[in-house]
Order: sequence, then structure tokens, then C-alpha cells
Amino acid sequence: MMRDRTPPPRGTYRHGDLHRALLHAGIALARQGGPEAVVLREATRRVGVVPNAAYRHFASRQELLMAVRAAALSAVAVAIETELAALAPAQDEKEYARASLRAVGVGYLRFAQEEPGLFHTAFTVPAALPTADVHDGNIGRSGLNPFQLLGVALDRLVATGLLPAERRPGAEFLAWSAVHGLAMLILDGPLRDLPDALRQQTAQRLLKMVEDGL
Amino acid sequence: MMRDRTPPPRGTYRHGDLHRALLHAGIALARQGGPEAVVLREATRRVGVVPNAAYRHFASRQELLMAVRAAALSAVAVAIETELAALAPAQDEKEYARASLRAVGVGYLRFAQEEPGLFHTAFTVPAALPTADVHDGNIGRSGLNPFQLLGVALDRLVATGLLPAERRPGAEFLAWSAVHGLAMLILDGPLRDLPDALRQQTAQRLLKMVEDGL
DNA sequence: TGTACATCAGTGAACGCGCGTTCACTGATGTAC
DNA sequence: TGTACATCAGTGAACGCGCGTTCACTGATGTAC
Repeated sequence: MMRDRTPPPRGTYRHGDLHRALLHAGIALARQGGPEAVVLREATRRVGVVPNAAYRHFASRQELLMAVRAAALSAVAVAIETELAALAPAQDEKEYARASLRAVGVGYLRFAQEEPGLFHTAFTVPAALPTADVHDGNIGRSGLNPFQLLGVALDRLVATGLLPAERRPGAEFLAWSAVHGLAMLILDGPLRDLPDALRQQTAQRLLKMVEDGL
Repeated sequence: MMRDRTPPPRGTYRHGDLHRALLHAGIALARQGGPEAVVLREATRRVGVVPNAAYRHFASRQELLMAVRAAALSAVAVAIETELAALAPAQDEKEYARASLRAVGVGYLRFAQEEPGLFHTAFTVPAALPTADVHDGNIGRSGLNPFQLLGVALDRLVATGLLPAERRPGAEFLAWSAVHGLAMLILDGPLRDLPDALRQQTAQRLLKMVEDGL
């Protein structure tokens, strides 16, 4: 499929920035087909380079995929930050805290629906791969990763007295589960062909449920 | 991998029940490796039959996979039913209704952790495949599929006055999302290496959140 | 400022792999007489 | 009860595909003198 793509002409046989180019080709592949679509040969094809040239820059297909995944996680963080930035500045700090948590959820769900391929690449790790990277790199503009952004929102709920401090530890997992589950059911599951309006309404209700149930 | 499996000896070259045998081989493959591991050639290998023999019984690999998926969905239903059956008989009907919903969640999460391969096969549909089958076949002993079992539990909450009737429509999606998300984060995601105790505790808290937040 | 040379990015060809699927076949089964 | 024959389940061989990865190579670049 798509085998006869015009190979981008190069002045010299030296590419110049092949690492970056392959990474971006990989991201493009992930965008349309998720992690499994990140295929070394296709990435080199798109860049207009012979397959094994990739090995100057990535030790293996796995390593390219991990780089793509890091980029996808950053993109999630940016989506969440965008939603947070759009928040009206705090007049009522309690309301602002609540809105923050909702914004995190909305950003997450929006990203899942707008970039399903990247979303999958970010979060469905093909078994027995390091998962730690959600906790270190993969950050957005604020310097925080998606998990940390969620944590900050939850901290704000505690700070304003909306969430009892003793329920704070591990609360990320609960909120994250709800939102992640809805995303998955919409993307891969039986909620896939839910009409868009119902989808958005379900998202609203889900976020409310988390807010009330935490 | 695993190429030299002993081919089960047959008295005659006629197999007798190849359809069933292939289906079970497919289920075994799904059990260990999820939907992608359901591979025609390997299934025939395990059954001790030449690859193309499968085509007498399944039109394509896709068709075998769908049959396996139906079986996986049935297994989910059975897991939920098992949990429901273990419930103490109703003394307090409100408490029973609440316990029913929790049992559905517990069964679902238990199945996800005990049979991750089948769980994936049941619920992650590889894009653009019919999803309707969650709603018709794929039933457990009670004759209900997982979705319907959840629905019954929710109906009971309404019947006992624990859930306002106007919140009942679509409530499946909310409860399902929460539980499904936790399952996915544990199986494929960053919660994979959460210690088992913390995992169970998180599951408890999540179900409580759903109960309170619905 | 000019030249020799080491570095190393990208080439060309090839490998072995496992997959889904098609084809013309063979031989056991069970039904009609 | 015995035999001829149609059916159709499983065989054998082959196809084309795309993949990841290895090897020995070539030729542009930039540095040392």
C-alpha cells in the first residue's frame, strides 16, 4: 500500500538530518496506523533512503518505535496543557480546581479522538516494554508529563478542600482509568459508532462521575 | 517459535471435528498472545493438519478470529456470572443491588487479569470490524452478554431507588469505561507493574467511585 | 590557503522468516440401488 | 446385505508479500597539517 510514493529528491546522497526525518516519518505512520504501523522499511521509504540506512540512527525498529512513543506522549501532554490554558482565570478557586480536573480529562479525550493512532502509540505498550517513561520524559510545554498534569489538578482539589487529603494518594489511577476506558471503548470498542453528540455527552457525564465519586 | 510441536496422531487422515479443533487452537493462541496471535498457520500446525485445510471450515483468518472473539466474550460473561452467583442471597435488597454492580465489575477485572489474552481478544477490535456482536451472541450461562449483565445490575439500582431513573440511560457506558480503563492500564499501560495488593485496592476504590458517582 | 586523509552516513545486495491464500489432487465416508 | 459412486475433508506444492536485519561497499565531509 502506498508503495509508489515520490522519493523526495536530495541534492547530495547525504541526507543531513536523517534521524529527525525518520522520527517524523515514524510519527506520521503512528498517526495513521498506531504502533504496529511504525515500520522501519516504510519510514525509510518515505524519507527516500535505503532501508538499512536507518541503522545509523536507531539500533532497531524497537528503538524507533520508542522514540515515536515518547513524541506521542508529549503530544498528549500538550493537548492537556492547551485545555488547561483555555481555562478562565481563577475567580472562585474551588471552581477553578474543579475546572482544572475537567480540563485534563477533556484534553485527554479530545486527543484520543483527534489522534487515535498517536493515542494508541502513547498508551498501548506491546507487553514487556519499559513503562517508566510516562514518569520521566515525554513532557509538554510546562515540563510536565500527562500523569503529572493530572496530579497537579488533583492536588488543587485537595488544596481547596474539595478532596479529602487521605483520598489523594492513588487518585490519579481512578480518574485516569475512567477517562482512559472511555477513550478505548470509543476508539476500539463497542462505543465506536456512538454518534458524536452522545459521545460528548457521555464524556461530560463521565467527568462528572469522577468529580463526584472521587 | 514453538515450531516443533508434536503433531497429535490421527488414526485416519480425516480429522472428524476440525472446525471445533481449530477454534480451540485459536482460543489457545488468543489466550497466550491476544488477537494478533490468532494465526491460521499456527492453529493448523497445532491441530496437526496442513495449513489450507482450515479453509474447509473458515473462509479466512478473519473469520476464525471472529469466532475466537465470540468465545472470548462468552468467557467474560461467564466470569461475571460466576461473581454474581457467589453473592449472598438478598436480605437487604438495596445492599444486594449495590453488590450486584460491584460483582459485575469484579468479574470483569478478574477476568482481565486472569486471561489478558482473551480479554484483549474480546474487546480490542482491530478497527472497522463489526462491533454489533457484543449485543447479540457471546452469551454466558444466563443467556446474557457482558453488556446486558451490567445493564441488569444497573436496573436493579434503579428499581431499589439507589439510582435516579433519569440517570439510567447510558449509565452502562460510564461504569464500563471506568472498569475497562483500569483493566487496560493494568494490562498494557503504566499500571502494569503495580504490586498486586495495590492493584486490588485500586479496583475496590474505583468501584466505589462508580457507585458514588453514577 | 591548500591538500591528504580519517570518519562515518548512506548504498546495494542479499538472507531467512512466517504469513494468508490458491490450485489441482486423493482418498475416506455414507448413501442409493 | 453388498456394491458403485458422489461428496467433500484434508493433502501437497506453490505463490507473492513485506518485514527486520547483516554484510561489505562508496563517496561526501570536515579536520590536521
